[in-house]
Amino acid sequence: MKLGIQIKMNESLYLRNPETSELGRNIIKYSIELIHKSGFESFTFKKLSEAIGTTEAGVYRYFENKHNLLVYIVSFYWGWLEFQINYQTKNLKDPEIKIKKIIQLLAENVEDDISTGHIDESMLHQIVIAEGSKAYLTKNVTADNKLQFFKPYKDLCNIVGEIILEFNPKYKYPHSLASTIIEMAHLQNFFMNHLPSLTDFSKNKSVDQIVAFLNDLTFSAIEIK
Amino acid sequence: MKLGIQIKMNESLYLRNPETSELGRNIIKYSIELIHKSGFESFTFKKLSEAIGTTEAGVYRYFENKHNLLVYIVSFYWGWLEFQINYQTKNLKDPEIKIKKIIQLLAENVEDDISTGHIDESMLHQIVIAEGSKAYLTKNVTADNKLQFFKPYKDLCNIVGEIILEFNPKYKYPHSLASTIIEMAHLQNFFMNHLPSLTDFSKNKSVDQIVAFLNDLTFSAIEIK
DNA sequence: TTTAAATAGTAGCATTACTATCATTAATAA
DNA sequence: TTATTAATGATAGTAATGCTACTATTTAAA
Repeated sequence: MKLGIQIKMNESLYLRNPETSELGRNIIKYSIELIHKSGFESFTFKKLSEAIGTTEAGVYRYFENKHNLLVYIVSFYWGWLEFQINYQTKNLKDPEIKIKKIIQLLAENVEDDISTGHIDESMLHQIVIAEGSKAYLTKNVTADNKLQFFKPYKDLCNIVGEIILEFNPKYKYPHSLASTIIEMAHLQNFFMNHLPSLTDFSKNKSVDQIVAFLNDLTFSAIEIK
Repeated sequence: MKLGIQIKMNESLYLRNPETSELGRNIIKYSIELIHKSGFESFTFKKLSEAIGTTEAGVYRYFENKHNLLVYIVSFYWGWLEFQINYQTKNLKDPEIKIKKIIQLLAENVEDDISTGHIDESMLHQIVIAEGSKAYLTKNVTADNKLQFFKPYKDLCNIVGEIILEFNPKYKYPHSLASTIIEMAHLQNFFMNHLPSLTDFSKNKSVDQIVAFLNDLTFSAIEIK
């Protein structure tokens, strides 16, 4: 029997659960491919339906619009990452080691996780780096937030914040530092690859440098003086 | 004689310099109003031309597309902010005080600067918080970068990076820290107002808390141990 | 005063972002 | 088995968007 990770998605994100049919799974799979290849702005349900071999109306039966589909795949990523973090820090006691592990998981290039079948996590990671913030940087953020669209992201931020407090219970900004680490793990990666002068990683483009920067930043901030 | 700040804009950003005509200045003025009110996604040249009282074609004579117009106004903001920073840190010797001043200028709510006439810097600041990253988070980032679209942003990042090195010449990540401070000054503001659980500022929504967080983060990282 | 350059306005087209309708197939229950 | 319903497919249509080309008008130089 093949073991698969099951990530429970927010039902308000879709009209019909894409996990329950071949067409639905193809919508997710090809969305990831198309957004990865050409970016979210040029992504349309027309192009998606042509790639799948269905019609535009077919896609609209699953997702109300492309924004909700983006939130879906980004949420999937955060849910998957939380699973990875829980799994990989389960037996760790030392909060320092846990934080280092989390930073590594956040910044590291993801390899495709076969346990999720049709979803290529490596592409998904690239999408979240380049398009992830577009999920919340909209005029609908408050309405979307009420529908719990950002719960997986906030959950992750809370988990990281709590481990920060484990390390230093007096630290005053656990959530802000957590969101800073999470955002910067991705943004410094984007800058390194596209606007390298905004970073200090120009020479060899390795995520290890991002990890080193974030470790330095984090532990300087939270160390007990 | 009225003193006006003159910010030299990259000529590749426009087809016709919007500063040289009434229509051009209105394009900038009403773009800022419309994007501020309804967000960049719902902003169109049609709506803009109607607000101004001209035609769509009239706007297209100044800007190739709405993305370039966004880059224009965001660039203007970074140019204006660099001017403010230079002006307000001119006579300061101590790099610690300079960095604190910069963080304050980055995070602080901007009041409209009458010296730039038709441009409302306060609205502009709000736009850069919510839409600024969309200027570079596109598949065209490399091409746009070749055309120097992000020069004002990179210049600012370099200035901050250099002051960081003044404070601690041994610090290894001056540019990454600078881009982190700049991005987070805005993103923590966005989170504070729209997704407060990602921050520790939920109670009274004051930018002073963001300033305190960023000061703590920055000086922990760069202090000489 | 004519003539050309700059600017404004009109019209149109292809694509996008949807919505609606109806036929067909697959799955399931009576 | 047949009746029922759910999912998909095919087709069409609408309003808005993003843009281009052409025509008319104003302005300024020769």
